[in-house]
Amino acid sequence: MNDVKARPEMEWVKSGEVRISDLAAELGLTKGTVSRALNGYEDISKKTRKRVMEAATKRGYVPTTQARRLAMGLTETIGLVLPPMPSQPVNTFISEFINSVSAALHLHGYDLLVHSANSEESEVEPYRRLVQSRKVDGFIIFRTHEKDPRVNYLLNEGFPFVTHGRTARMAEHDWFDIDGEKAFRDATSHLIKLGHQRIGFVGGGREFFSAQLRLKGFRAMLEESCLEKVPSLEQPGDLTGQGGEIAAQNLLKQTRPPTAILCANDASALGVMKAARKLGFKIPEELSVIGYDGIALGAYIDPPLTTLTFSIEESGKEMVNLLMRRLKNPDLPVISKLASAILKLRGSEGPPSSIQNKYMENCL
Amino acid sequence: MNDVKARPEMEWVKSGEVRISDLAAELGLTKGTVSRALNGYEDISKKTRKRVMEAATKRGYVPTTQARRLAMGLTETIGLVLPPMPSQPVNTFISEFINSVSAALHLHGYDLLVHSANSEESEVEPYRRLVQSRKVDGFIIFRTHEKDPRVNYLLNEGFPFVTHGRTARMAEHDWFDIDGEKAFRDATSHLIKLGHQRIGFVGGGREFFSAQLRLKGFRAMLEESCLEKVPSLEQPGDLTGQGGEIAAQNLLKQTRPPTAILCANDASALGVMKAARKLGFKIPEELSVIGYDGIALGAYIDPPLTTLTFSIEESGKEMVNLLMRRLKNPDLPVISKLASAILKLRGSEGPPSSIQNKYMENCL
DNA sequence: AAAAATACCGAAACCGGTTTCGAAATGATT
DNA sequence: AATCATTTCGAAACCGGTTTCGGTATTTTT
Repeated sequence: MNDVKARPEMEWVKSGEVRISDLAAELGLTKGTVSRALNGYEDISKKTRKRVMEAATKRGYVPTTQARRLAMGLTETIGLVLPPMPSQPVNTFISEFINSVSAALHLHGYDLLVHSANSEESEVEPYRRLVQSRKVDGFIIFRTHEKDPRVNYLLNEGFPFVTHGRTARMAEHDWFDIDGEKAFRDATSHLIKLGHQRIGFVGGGREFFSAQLRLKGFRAMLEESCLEKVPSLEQPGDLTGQGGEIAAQNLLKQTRPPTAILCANDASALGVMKAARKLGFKIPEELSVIGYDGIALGAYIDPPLTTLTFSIEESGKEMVNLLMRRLKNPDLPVISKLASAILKLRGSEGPPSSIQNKYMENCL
Repeated sequence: MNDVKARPEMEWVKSGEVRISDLAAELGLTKGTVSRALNGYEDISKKTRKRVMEAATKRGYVPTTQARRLAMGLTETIGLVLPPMPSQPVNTFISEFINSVSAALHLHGYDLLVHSANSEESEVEPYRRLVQSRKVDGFIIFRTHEKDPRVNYLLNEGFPFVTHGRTARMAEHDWFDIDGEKAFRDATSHLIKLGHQRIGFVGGGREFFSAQLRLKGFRAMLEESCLEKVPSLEQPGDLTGQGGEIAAQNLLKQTRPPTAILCANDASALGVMKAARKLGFKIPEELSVIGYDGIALGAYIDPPLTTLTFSIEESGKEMVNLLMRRLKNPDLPVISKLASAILKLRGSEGPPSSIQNKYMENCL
């Protein structure tokens, strides 16, 4: 932007040439003194500090990160291990998440080390390696399982981390999560108020804790509304488009198919819509569909996908905050933060074509 | 997997406790000797090497990365700076790309440092910081512009990097790219063979070199097929869904609207389809649409989006290979690699409803 | 058996910073 | 003016490795 004006004198200085010892020699000081002057120690006179600072900027001195980190015994780096990618990723969550985490870390002077998981080895192996080689000070973990080996390993090591999502041991570690239970209560409630009585549910893998909570919210709202729980209307899925297709077929080929389907994520919702089209169900007239994730593309399909959405940017920020707090003081009590998703109505849901029973405000 | 069997004796050793000096003391050697033994120097007897190796594995010694890197004067880290995210990201390219790059780097013992760009500062600022603080040994750059300030900066600094995409200075740096020109020649040819005579084009920003090449391929095939070049059928875009919508409106509201639209990426193709639906054009009967990127989501919409696709995994691998070669020997001549995209027919294109003129195999 | 070559390892410098400790110089106190 | 407290900086250890150099101990050569 106005970058050029901001640093007029800088010319094109080849960087990375001047060391702290060069500065020291040039100023007739020791490198210890220069270091303290630069780092704001109190035992440096104003005069010398000024001299040092000016020389540093003039010569374009920037401390070598590796050396500083070695001396200070920290890496100022946070690790993030990507889960094995599905062959057909439909979700932009990861890149947005990385972006926001990286930006938030940067504000604290931390770097983000992104590591990919080799699907042939154990899930914790990348974490083990990063811990042992001391490449990172902490981890950001997402897509947690209820019983998560990564969490077990890190808790055992006493190594700092924050999860996006809860686990069976959530009382022992910091976590951030979206209140998927409430989200699905809301979405279910919305469908019920529209008049739906038979609502299908396409879940995620049982291993993901979040998927279970979403199912829980769905069931809770059914019960609260005195709607019968029909086991055949709850279909497992794998959070992919294909999984959604299969689940939808199972739902829609039933004698009494549901008039609405709630999906554990947008990818499976797209699969559901595809299967519904094939089977001749008009959306939303004959079938309402609601997803979860708020992917941007959902707005461009026909009809636009109604979905539960949340701020990925906020997620990243909050998780970094939790982790920084933990790094500063490892002995602080465990804390957590629960954010909420909001139902973004876009058009893939509506009242059922024939309202079988009238909506009951209060159970009886 | 069979992880447990693979390391039976390891128990739960707290890692990160034993240093090279501990090992040395335990063995009655100096740390220099231990270091050389571990690193395969020839001047260590077989006997002591064995002793050292065994003690190292038994005690679970893993060298501290920071120290090793400082001593060896390298970071073994590659930087990747994320471009400022559009508010509505539709593409999973980035996460897949990060994943493949990270995996490929890992094979070479390198780490991936992911940095986010602050949109308020100059585009090169993150690069400058990473270079000056010596946090990385090289960069992977993607979404190149024709005149790319990042490329200019790094070339000036003599700092190693590889780009995904060509630039005006491509003769001076290693690059990997998809042959977008050929891809769009192919796609255009496909449409022409289907009988289309009026083909619209929705481009990307002029700043992206790749978008220009795609346009070039489109034009070349029109000319080759003796089809008139109609300026009003070439609409600029910004590679977003919204940009696609606007461009499509401009195209379809014309007196003689095109019977097919070629889009510089899938996101704008989705925007085009949305606009087309609004204006009452049936796809593919009244309007063919083809995108570029091969996003998985395209398979789930109605009709499924025909698109040009390529292997992101291959891209990542190839780029890492180029970069590793460069790091090993900075003075090698510049090389590049061009991969091709393939047209994945999914159903959003077909013959025009009324064939205005018969298809001419050879001009005139 | 003496000399030369080789194998093997210790000592120490080095990478580029940070931080502790103590001493000299300065200023304040009585 | 002598004493004590402060300010300010130098010296040196340290972080945890790598690598060069030189010196024994051992082997090979003559």
